Amino acid sequence: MSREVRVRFAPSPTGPLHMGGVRTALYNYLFARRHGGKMILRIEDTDSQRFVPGAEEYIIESLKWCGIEIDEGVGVGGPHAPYRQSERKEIYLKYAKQLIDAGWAYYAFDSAEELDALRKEAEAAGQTFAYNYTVREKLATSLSLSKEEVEARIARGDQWVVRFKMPENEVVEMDDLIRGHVKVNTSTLDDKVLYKSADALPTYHLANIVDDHLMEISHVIRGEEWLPSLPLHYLLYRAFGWTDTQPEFAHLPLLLKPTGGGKLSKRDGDKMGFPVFPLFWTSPTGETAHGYREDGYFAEAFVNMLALLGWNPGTEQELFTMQELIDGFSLDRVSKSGARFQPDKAKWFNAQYMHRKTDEELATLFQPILKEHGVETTDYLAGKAAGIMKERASFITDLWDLTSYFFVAPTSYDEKQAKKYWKGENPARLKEVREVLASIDDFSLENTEAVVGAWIQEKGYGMGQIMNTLRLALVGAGKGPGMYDVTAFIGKEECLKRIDFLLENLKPME
RNA sequence: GGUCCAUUCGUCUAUCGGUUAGGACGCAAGAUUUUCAUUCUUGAAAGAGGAGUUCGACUCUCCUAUGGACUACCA
Repeated sequence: MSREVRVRFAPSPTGPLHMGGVRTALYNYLFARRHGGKMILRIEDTDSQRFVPGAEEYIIESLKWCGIEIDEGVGVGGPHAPYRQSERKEIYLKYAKQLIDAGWAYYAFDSAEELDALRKEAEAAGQTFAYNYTVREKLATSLSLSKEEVEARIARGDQWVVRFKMPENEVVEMDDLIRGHVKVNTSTLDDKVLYKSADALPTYHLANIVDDHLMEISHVIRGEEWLPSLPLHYLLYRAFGWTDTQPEFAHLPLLLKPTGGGKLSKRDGDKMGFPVFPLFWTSPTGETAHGYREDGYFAEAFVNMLALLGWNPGTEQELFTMQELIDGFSLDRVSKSGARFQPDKAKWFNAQYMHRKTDEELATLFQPILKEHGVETTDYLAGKAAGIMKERASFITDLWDLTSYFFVAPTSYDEKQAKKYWKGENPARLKEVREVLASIDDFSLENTEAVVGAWIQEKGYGMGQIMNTLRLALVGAGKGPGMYDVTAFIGKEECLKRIDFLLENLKPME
């Protein structure tokens, strides 16, 4: 029998959630939903120094925007509450002591300065200082000091930490759902700090294992940066006697800079003009960072793009709804190597979603932008204009430049277009076109096109010359949709007005 | 430096011993077009290198190279 799938996303509230973090959350979510399990959000705020106000709220809002639903955890509660580690601080000391009693850990009284000096000393000698079996009995630890001395130091309030007693020369054999079998010799590892008396808080390693156990986590899906600490985590489960319920592990490949060479960072985004965060962020010190949401990305496109960065279904499908991602997701189709993030591809995904939006959806998204430009119009017209031009847009924010002439008459004219068409016979022809348009009662796209088309043919005029001159009058530039889309949209009266305005205000070229 | 992980077109990737190594982004050319786009068609573009194993390796093993992560009383 396989146990209930329970996965957790456990970010640290030290700043805005990075898109790599969003992907980790997404894969956890997809895995949970795929297997009918639970998705848990745990906040790992055991570093009191690096806590950033607002980060937790940011994380929750980001997940919500992406459509990643939390079944249990911070913000929603659940049977294992609280889910914020700072609110669970009483429980960890007990487990640290349990490890000491079982001989798996010990007290260490070194000060930060002493350790620093030790590291510098080793460095000067061309070596690397490691806190492990070679030194733990020579330093001020409960392994070298007498029981009385240890108790006395603790009683008098000396600062101490609990360190894991990493075995010497033992091979730890581990299994990773993505990477397969991994072996590490414990002699290359060091005695990690598990608990610190200074703030009465555990470090990541202890808190993580204890909470995963208590919360009955079945699968730990996290970033590759955690792979080096997997041996410690295996040993911790063994030390606690929890190996029978130990979760399975899957370490995800990293998200790399577009240029290669390292993890994606905020700096890359600033430099190359793309966001690395899901939402706009303002730090307590006033620093800001771009977000996909505010930069005009659709959450579905963002999620779709992220899902495919490191996972693929083995088919040629590129566009997925969340449900399709859930149905197709599996950890053994996650790739092993890091994936470079490509801003162009993100843009392409967004364009695909843009093209699939209905006029109604576009209207609600476009209206705020229209208002910003002082345009008051109906949802119907906003949606219609956006619908006509959506194929050429990648972002909602592209729409204004693409559709402004539907709402506002041109008052200046594109130089290139004017030079090319506002000369020769064209101004005179435009007057003729004006009369033809003035004579049309049914100004629908189809009728106008039929009447004007027939007239051009009858006169034997050049289609390009006529249409582009008309385009100059109505649009003001050499761009836009089919001419009759514009005439039908703005209507007869406005058409004539714009033609007259051009006739009166722009001297023919030459 | 040490430990671990990785390595198919520029990028994301398919291939789970036998393929003309497929798709997508981007790029180029062409077609369509009243403009700008869209769209469509086509094209260029890849198994890091070296040893093995095998009738046969992109696929398995080893070595080398390269890239990355980790190496805190941070997560």
